[in-house]
Amino acid sequence: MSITIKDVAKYADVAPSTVSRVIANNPRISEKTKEKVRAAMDELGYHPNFIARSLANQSTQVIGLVTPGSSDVFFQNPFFPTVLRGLSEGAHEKQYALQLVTGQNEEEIYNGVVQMVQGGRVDGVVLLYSKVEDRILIYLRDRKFPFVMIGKPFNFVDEITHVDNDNFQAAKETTEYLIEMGHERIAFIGGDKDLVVTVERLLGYQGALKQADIDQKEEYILHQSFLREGGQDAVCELMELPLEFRPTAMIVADDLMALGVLNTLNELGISVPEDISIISFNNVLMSEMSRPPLSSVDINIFELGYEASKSLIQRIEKPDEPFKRVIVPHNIVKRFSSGFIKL
Amino acid sequence: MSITIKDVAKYADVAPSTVSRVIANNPRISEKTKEKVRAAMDELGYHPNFIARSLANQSTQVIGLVTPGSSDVFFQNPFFPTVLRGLSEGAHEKQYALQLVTGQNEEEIYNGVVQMVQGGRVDGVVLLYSKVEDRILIYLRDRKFPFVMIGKPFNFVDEITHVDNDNFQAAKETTEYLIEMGHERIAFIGGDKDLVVTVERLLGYQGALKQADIDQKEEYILHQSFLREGGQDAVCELMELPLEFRPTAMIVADDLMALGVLNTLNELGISVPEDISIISFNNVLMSEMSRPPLSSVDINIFELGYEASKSLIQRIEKPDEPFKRVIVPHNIVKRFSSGFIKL
DNA sequence: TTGTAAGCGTTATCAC
DNA sequence: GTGATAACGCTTACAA
Repeated sequence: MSITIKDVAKYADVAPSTVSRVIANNPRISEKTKEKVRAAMDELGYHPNFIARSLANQSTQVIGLVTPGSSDVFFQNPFFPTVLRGLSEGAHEKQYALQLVTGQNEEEIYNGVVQMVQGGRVDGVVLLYSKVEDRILIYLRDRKFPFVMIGKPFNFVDEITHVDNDNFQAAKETTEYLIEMGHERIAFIGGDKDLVVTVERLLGYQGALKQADIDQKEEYILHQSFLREGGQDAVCELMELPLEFRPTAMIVADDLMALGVLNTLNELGISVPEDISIISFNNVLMSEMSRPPLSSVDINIFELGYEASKSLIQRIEKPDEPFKRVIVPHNIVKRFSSGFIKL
Repeated sequence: MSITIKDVAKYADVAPSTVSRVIANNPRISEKTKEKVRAAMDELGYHPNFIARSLANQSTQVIGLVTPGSSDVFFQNPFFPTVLRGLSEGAHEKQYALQLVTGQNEEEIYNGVVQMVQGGRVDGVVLLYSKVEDRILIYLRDRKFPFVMIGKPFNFVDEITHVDNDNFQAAKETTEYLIEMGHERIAFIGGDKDLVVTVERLLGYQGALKQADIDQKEEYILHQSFLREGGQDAVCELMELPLEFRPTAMIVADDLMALGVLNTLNELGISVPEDISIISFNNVLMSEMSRPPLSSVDINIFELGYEASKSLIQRIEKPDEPFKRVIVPHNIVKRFSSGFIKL
């Protein structure tokens, strides 16, 4: 149906292989024939067929994107579109396309990955999350299929190229900041316990407390899934504590959750930051727009995606280079939801 | 490298074509050989190579997704992840994969689409937007390449399969609702003027006013890009009007924008809904979480995506069926940002 | 019911 | 420098 390399060859009066070489800009072809062939391609409106090329090359120039099993929740979070933009930009620069694994649950997604990989649909895969035990990761690793991960691998840190923030340090600094503001009763509302990022941040939080000789309280550590309802439940739990044990500050895993927290506190007649300080993670667009504007740790989500694409493409094109770890800087953006403890 | 159909054939002691037929579940193959071949496939861990299959079939089982040129803005909006979920679910049901067109601006995206289409990477395309003049649409139409659009086509409505809300009606009902609440000075803050959805909603708004014999005021109609800053600018402009001309109600194109509006009004010391009623479109997660919770027109974004996938796949698989139009229902969710006009 | 062989549109290895 | 020709892994007439 479409114009093929053969049509161009005939039209330019050369062999198909010559046309192929012109496309690849092979230096052994004379400028003259190059011109001639290019003219023919323009004339006929030729576009190379990626599928045929992929088959011959054993390479597709496509990157597969894997979201966590609970993709509905994940998609809702502003993290997703931003990281996607980063991935897209990184891929585009190197002429790679992005393909999404579809599926409602873990099982479907796992099968989707296997199909993609074994089916030769993609040259590499980006895992947009890091979980504690992950079949997909194990599968990819066992097959030695090129992949990178956004987040810190739970195992084999040195054998998996990954792009991450220093979440331990970020949480530690955040906690220290609150301690400097005079807070000692600091709650930690983390995300899912089997997400590595949660674990890392919890450790950072605990590290800061220990260093400041502040006792840790079990009741201050809560885990909720990354959604606003989570935030609400957590607040209620904390606010049921006797007044003298209630936290004066809270570190929240995610801005969206923090929004829920803010709302719930508002309903309970507790003011932020007067009665309680809030600081969350991600610094998405909305964090500026809440009332009060949220203090939030900016983790450079776009950069995370961008670096992930670049690193994956490097792994695909130079598989023998060593695994690497890219740390994207974070910084605490202080707005109005956090401040000195009231006396 | 990988296990191919030939390996399976040898192992099962049949011809490659037989294996192929077993995969396709061709009824002319005896149950016995089917069993034998399947056993061999399991034994060897065979997975069909999609690329080769695509080349032979001239079909990829991949759907291309096209975002508007200003994809950074588009991605930020919660509309995107939700419609993506819908698309993903619809595609998954029919075993199609999703591929994203990458590119920062209109030009790059256009080129991306051409590459995708001519390169045979996708069997069809979903346009996630509808613009007034759109090169990409014209290109696809001219080539008679299967595509569907989310939104109402500006031209050729009967010759383009599309999935849309009845935006005219939705805006009309919304305006009528405000009129019933006693409002007459109703502002309309729309999105980009070259988006068809904006045009449609504006018409609905105007239709309702006319029907109620309310004079239209130029100053009440504003166009802003779909972002929160837009909302803020718009409010300032409206609030500079002399008190007796200030609108008592506003229809806002998008929840995110409405959030900006809400914030700005708050800063100006204007209360919602006491001083001014606000109602917006999309009903995304956050609309419940604002203070006050936003009244919002739910346009069933997920459904929009889901139906788009399904319709596209139908077009791909049955290209001779007539073009169709799918209207996804909307409904007005009344929360606390809108109410009776104060006396 | 199953096997043979051509073809899908490229690239790459030879020759010349 | 350029042209045949054989892959790449699968599907699908056409034969048997």
